[in-house]
Amino acid sequence: MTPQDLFTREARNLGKSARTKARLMDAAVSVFARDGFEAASVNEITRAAEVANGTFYVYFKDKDEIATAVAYRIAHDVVQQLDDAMVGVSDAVERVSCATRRLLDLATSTPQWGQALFRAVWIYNDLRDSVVSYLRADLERGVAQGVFTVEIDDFLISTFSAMTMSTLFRRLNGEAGPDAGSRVAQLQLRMLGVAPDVANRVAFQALDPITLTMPVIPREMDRSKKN
Amino acid sequence: MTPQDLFTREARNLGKSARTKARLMDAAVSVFARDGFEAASVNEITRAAEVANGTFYVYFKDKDEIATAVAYRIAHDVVQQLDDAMVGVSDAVERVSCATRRLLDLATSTPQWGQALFRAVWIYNDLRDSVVSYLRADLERGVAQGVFTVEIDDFLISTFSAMTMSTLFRRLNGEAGPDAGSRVAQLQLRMLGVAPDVANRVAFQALDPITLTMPVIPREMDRSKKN
DNA sequence: GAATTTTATGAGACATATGTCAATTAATCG
DNA sequence: CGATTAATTGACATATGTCTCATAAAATTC
Repeated sequence: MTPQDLFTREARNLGKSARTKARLMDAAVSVFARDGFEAASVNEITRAAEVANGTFYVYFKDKDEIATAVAYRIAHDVVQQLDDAMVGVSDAVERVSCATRRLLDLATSTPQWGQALFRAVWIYNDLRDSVVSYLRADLERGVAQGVFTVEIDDFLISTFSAMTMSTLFRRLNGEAGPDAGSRVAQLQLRMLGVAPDVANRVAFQALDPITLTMPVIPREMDRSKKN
Repeated sequence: MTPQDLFTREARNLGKSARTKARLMDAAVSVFARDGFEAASVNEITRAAEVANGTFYVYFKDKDEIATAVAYRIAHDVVQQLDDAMVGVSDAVERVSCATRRLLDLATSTPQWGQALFRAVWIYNDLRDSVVSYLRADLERGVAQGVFTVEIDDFLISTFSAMTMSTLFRRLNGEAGPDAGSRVAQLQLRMLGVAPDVANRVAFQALDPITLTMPVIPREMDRSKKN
């Protein structure tokens, strides 16, 4: 079990059934990250989980079902983390910049999950909406504070998150360095109407070194007794 | 033969071999557009081309080879078109805005090819470089003219083109309307440091209604005689 | 129009994937 | 322990796909 096997860790004290399911989900994360959703096969997942092919179908109807389960879970955890990391920040410019930078840090610190997150967001539209759910509020706050001079609508939000996501992608591929988060945040702020010098200062200011990890909150994923 | 079957049209007067190859390439374009590179199968392509399965392997080693052939060709044509549509525009702000808007118009006007372009650029990195090759020059021109106030490097260019590409994607999926080109151009110009009112004016100003199409320039794709 | 070369065909060997199920093994409990 | 339930297994039927090759059809040449 590698350090990334977070579902498994979480299920350590649960029933056997829950542990097997967790193994499958961890395996799915790494296979999806490696091969992508499309190319991944159930066989690969069971092989990675060191489980027989048939076992998979005890827990999931098909590839899509496990993909959804994993994807939503990751999204949930990420949103949770970002939210937590941002309590007390009230300035909209800071919040927006912070969110982008933290997301990139988080996804980069556990690349396996970062990859999975990226692919998941790419495939499931509503999942993307959930990951950027906090964004609209912060953007509107900025408009209210008079620091953003754009109209906040779906188009803007999509474009904004595309910038973040493409940076995430390049970061995970080694095409962008550690300052990628600050750089894209800077460009985003400029786009929103923040004065260049302010954008520069805020995007590159040091962040509290909060440790973000994939938290893995135990939830109703057991079926250990009954069912 | 649908109006999109441009390879076939181009090969109309060439040898049988060239025509068959062209049929396969047109079929590949539409299958890739429909199913994506991954999900597409050689069988689907030969079916769409109304050709026996074995015929495929006379012309291409495998799926990847035809994908590459098609992708590079599309990119070449697109770059060509954009270049042509931009002679005489010397203002960097206009050039940058224009290029984005024209690219989106072009890709949207022949969605089949637009889809293929998008997927191709997504898969083949160097192809993306070729599509945005003109971009760096225009951006640097803008810096020289004093209208752009960002550092032009790979990161900026990648982010910039990610904005365009994500818009293209949403446009093809009906998530963005006809003004998407202008809107993203506006955001890009703001990001680059153009004053909001100027960005707004240039991005939304009427474009010469040049008709852009996939031109299909005959090239060394025959093997009709010898070889 | 017969001979020769080029092009196209589709059956089939092989590979890999999915999803089911009867049989086996492991865990639990009185 | 022995019985009962839970969990796992892997062979199997089915499907889809890749690529080869012997042969047929079409085009070209003389």
